[in-house]
Amino acid sequence: MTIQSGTASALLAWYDAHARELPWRAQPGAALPDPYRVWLSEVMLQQTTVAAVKPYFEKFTERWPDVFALAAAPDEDIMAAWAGLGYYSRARNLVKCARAVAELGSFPETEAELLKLPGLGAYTAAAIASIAFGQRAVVVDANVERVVSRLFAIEQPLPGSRKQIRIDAASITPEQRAGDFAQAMMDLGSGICTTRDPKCLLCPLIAGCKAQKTGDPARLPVKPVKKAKPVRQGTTFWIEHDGKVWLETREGTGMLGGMRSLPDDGWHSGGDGDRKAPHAAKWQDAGVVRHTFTHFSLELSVKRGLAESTEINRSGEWWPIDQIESAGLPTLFAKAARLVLAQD
DNA sequence: GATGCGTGGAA
DNA sequence: TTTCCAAGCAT
Repeated sequence: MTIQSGTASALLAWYDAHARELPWRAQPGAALPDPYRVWLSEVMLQQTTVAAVKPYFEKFTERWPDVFALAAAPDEDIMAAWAGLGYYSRARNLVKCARAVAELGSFPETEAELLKLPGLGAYTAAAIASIAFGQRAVVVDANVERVVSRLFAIEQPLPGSRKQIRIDAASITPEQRAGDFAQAMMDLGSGICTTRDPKCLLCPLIAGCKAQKTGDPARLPVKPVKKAKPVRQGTTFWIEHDGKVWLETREGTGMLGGMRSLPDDGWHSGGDGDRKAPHAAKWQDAGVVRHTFTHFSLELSVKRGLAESTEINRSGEWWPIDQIESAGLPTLFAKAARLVLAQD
């Protein structure tokens, strides 16, 4: 037995005994899982923890049991259901992808065809091809990068080491059970070969791990230093009339694009807002929301005011305040709404 | 290849 | 409290 096939068989044996039970996985020994559920879970799991995904996955699959149901749903319903999960381009692409697949009639089964779908990159295409369709594909996510960096003691920092990581990951990926192998690598990275304080004594791959032999596997992979996040100032406006609040839908594909929100003063990642209200009213301070995004922090002043009529000279809709939870506000604006409503 | 893009939990 | 980050993708 070669070292490479020994790695895969040791990992698969460990997986057979210790695999996490997750809602999108087939039962052990069962047929391959539903591609729709695999796709949906993989998109939700992009840069997102299992714990955060679980309730969203349950909600989506209950409401939209297959790709045709999802493809037929209005954009706004899907965007609202995604609210709070973050990285909203995923939801925008989810809609496009569902409709493309519905048009095709089913999910394509090869990595190359999957890669053409909106929102599917190298990782997700390989994951679906292997997990849902049983094809051999080299699945490389952050867990695999960490495990492989340690197994092979790759000293070059990310992201420059990605080419070598892929070569080494390919060298241990088996022809059979590639999907289980991928999920095993991710379970291993999640529970054993963790970023901090790896549990090497529980690791099924300890015998072949070069970094473990050096005594400090947690040092790998070497990552670049992160930039400091600027702090931006912004203002948002709670405009109330007859038990309803004025909501808008954000344009474009940028920050929070496609999501409902309170009107604001144009703050963005590169600069502060202009503090100008979208509508004439007597404004009252409701407080400040602090929220940290991927690349900047925001101090959002919340102003509240009453509209004298339902006429607002811009695009939007009046939303019943007692149903604000169903509006699908991203967390930033949900925080602002909570701030206002806590005062009543 | 670098940058923009959310969120909530862990340490 | 602050930092770091978790199953990436699009441009």
